[in-house]
Amino acid sequence: MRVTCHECALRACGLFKSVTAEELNSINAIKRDHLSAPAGAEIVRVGDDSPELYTLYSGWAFRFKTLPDGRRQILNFLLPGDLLGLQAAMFDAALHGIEALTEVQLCVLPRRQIWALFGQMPGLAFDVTWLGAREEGFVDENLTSVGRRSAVERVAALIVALYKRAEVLGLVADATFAFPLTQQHIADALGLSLVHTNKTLARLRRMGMFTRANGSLTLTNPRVLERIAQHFDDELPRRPLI
Amino acid sequence: MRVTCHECALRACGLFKSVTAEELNSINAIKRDHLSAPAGAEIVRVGDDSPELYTLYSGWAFRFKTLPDGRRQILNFLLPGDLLGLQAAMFDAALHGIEALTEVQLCVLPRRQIWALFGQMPGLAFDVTWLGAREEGFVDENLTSVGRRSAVERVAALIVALYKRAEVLGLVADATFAFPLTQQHIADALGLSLVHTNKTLARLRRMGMFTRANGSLTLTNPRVLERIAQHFDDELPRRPLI
DNA sequence: CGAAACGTTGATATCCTTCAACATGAGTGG
DNA sequence: CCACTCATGTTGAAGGATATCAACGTTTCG
Repeated sequence: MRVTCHECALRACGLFKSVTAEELNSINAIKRDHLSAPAGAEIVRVGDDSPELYTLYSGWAFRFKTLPDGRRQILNFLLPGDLLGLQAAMFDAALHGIEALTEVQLCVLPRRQIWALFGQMPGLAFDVTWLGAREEGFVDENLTSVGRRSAVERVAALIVALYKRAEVLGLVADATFAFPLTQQHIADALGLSLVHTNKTLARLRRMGMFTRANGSLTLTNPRVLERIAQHFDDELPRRPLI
Repeated sequence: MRVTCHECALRACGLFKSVTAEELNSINAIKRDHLSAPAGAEIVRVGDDSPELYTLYSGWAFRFKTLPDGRRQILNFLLPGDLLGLQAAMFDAALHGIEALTEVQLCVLPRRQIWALFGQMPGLAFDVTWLGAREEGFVDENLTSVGRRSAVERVAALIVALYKRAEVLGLVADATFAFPLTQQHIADALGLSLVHTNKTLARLRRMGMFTRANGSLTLTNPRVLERIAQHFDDELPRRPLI
């Protein structure tokens, strides 16, 4: 039972720009496989030297780096519609790992053919570049959290950001969405220790910001949570003029 | 005195893939301007809604975000050959600022025409995507520093990284290169306070890792500095080295 | 010369880490 | 059904890395 690009659920969300039928056929022609991996699977291993390009069709994953002594930094989280392995495909070697958070389904796009398609389908080239820029934006956002926000602000910002991304994908109902991260994942994404992450989460929970039940998270006070997160989307930021 | 793309100093460094004469003409045709800005100039302002795409021809710059209360995070540093404003051009609005660190010279590429060129020159599309992925790699690296490395490790990692980038561009002579960052820039890039950044720099200087003189930085012990950058080894002196 | 930007240093405060212990739930085999 | 283990989550206490505060030094430049 092969899923073709024509019936791709992701297109239905309006994630991609509209494409012509011809373009869709081209993509579908090179799509090599539609495979799935269990939670915890290593999708891209650091140092991988013949990486393919993937589209995350369903499930969650994350990109990460590991220091020689084992300290791990999660760079960002990947949700349906995201491109996996763009850097790896560009550099012929992966500089970071990618691991599945949940069971995932992936579309495999042989990268050599992708570059070839750039010539025939400028729109595709644009989309790939766009997705890359968008991902960099997420990393920027997370770097700002880790570098300049307090622990509470970081946790709040992460939850709000993931909530918003899930919302766009139609994964939110009743302010509730599936939240597959363990506290260790949150700690590694935010540059915090596990213990402090736990205490910070407990604090926000006691403040009535959210609740968790069987793998789902519910925002019980989105407005305040967003304010705690210190989001800059609201107003144009300025430096103090002393 | 208009500099054309044919005589571009950057091409000489082998930064770009080789292009055909025809492709070069196309690029040169749309290159709109070659302008310069003084140190401290805001090249891209947050919220800018008609941003152009730039190539940094000479000088240094940096991308940054600012929180509502003025805390600033520097996302990465930009050296000659880097693309400026890719995110902004993609999203029709800048989510971060870009400021000149030194006097800079910029090539202005009207973004609408760039997308149009994607169709005629798939190689250009590839280069743009490649530069985007490379920049994301830098942000990844910095996020790992800020999230999981100690202050000494972070400073060492930053200096080593900038040194290596300068080296590729031929800006290093005798282990020395122009280093236009103030301690405030370093602090904002590494998520540290100004005071602690100062003390950490002093410590590395006392350890004989580098020296500074009139705007230049010299690595006096690259091997050890690099080892510190990866992971601050416990066998190395940790105590204050008065 | 004076002002402003940048750098330096010590003292004190605090946020976060580390250590340690225990709780809870899922899976597994006896 | 129980005992066991392993992953995950929770909580208190103590220590440390970094922040903040305050003062002064140094350079640059009009």
